[in-house]
Amino acid sequence: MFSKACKYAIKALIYIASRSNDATRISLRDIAAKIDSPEHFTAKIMQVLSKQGIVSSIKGPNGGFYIENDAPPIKLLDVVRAIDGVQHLSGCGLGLKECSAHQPCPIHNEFSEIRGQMLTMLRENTIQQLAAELSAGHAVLKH
Amino acid sequence: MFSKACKYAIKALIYIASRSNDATRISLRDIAAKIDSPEHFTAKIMQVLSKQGIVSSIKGPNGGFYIENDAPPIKLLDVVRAIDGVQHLSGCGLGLKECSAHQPCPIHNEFSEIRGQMLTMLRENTIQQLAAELSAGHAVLKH
DNA sequence: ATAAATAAAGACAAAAATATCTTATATTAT
DNA sequence: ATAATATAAGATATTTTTGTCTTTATTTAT
Repeated sequence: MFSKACKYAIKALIYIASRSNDATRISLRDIAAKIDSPEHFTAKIMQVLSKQGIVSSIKGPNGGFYIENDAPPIKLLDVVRAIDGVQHLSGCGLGLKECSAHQPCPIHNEFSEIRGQMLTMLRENTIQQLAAELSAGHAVLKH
Repeated sequence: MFSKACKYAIKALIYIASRSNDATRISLRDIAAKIDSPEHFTAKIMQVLSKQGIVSSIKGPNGGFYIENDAPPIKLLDVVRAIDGVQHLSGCGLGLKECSAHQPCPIHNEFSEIRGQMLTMLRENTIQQLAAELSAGHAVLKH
């Protein structure tokens, strides 16, 4: 469904959000350990998220990543778009360059419906909400 | 969503089914041209489908691929499973090895719902039905 | 029988995704 | 100031996916 990079991104953000209530900074090492991801690969992903303004970071001792308490809700859609790109969520299910209601691929309608539901889900769920689930012990990020 | 290989597989099968009413054999060259795919890569995919008994083939002059008229309906799910594998449709949305209602990832429920809908769609739609859509001019396989 | 046509199979190449390692830069603490 | 710590950035390696090319095996038509 999503690339590994995107899965790491979502998990990293949920973990950061679950820990940055008091503006603590979360180190890469900690993130990678908690979400069970390759540290340097995760670093690359965090850089993208940081450049896009989805997460904040500070270098140096006691540095790390964090999400402001008053930051606007981060939709899963924002993350997927930042890492996997828009075409991942808009392209034709069978890979046609021009697939539309007017000139549809054979599964156009069926696929559009499911994708619509996926988009709705990605819009309705935010990193902060999911982080709360994690904090409440209702979910886990590894194993 | 699906790999390119899987998209090629679905398109190839739909095209074959749309043409093999009178047990004509469809050549690889023809398939690749009609679905706009790399011929030899498509060949590899067809070999998998052939070994799995999803499509039939004959070598030699006038040889090619075909689907028996009395063949059972081929569900899209059969094709996706054959090419992308089951884990593509059963794995955790965030990549956890063990993700269940008991120990769920943060998007377990939301993701399960959408995947369920996807599975239903893949079970309800068959290559033969989609081929009929193609034959009726209600759908296209390229551009 | 022979040649031609076609899928099957295998070897290889290119591209993309994932992963690792090293160096640079910024920040903090001493 | 200096050393330590952390992200940023860049280079490289590995793996997976996709794509190409060549050879083999099978079937048909002549």
